[in-house]
Amino acid sequence: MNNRLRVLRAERKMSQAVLAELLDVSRQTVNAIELGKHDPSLLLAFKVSQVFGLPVEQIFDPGLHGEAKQAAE
Amino acid sequence: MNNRLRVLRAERKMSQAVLAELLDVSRQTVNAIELGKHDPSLLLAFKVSQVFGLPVEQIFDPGLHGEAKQAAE
DNA sequence: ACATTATGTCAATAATACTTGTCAAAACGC
DNA sequence: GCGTTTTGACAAGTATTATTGACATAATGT
Repeated sequence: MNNRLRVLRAERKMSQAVLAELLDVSRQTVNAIELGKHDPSLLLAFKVSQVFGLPVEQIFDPGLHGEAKQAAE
Repeated sequence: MNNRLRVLRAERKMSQAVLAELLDVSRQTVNAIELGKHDPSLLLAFKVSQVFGLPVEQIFDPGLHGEAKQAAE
């Protein structure tokens, strides 16, 4: 599961620790998700969506189509 | 986490078992999710999204503000 | 150089998603 | 009524994710 957490965080100059607080999870959890070590729960994905003000689909990409990447920006 | 699985399924006259096959999970899993016994993984949520041709946000509803978890029951 | 912040990583544990197997009741068709 | 399908439910087990605590390294600032 690819995700744009790092980019979104960088755009807002937000540390993993700060994001973790906003999401009410540990910093390690944010780190693990950002590095693709595991996927967030659906609820956490929604929280991320809220924090960045973007739909889930524009943050997480299951890569089910392989080629189809996001051209929207 | 509320969801519209039952409605979407009914609209398509699709049984839990058939949906389960499309999602590549067990029927019990579909049932449990539909009844709100637990939430799907993010990946499974994306699969559901694909099957019904709708964005995740239009199928699952976390309460959007984290305030009211399940007020309508 | 030193202190502070940010990040990556490991280990152990808790929580939950998902499984198979099974059973019973409700809904449907014949 | 009878058989089939569908659904709800339960239990026990597996797999995955979330949790904290600790430690190492890199980057930043003074």
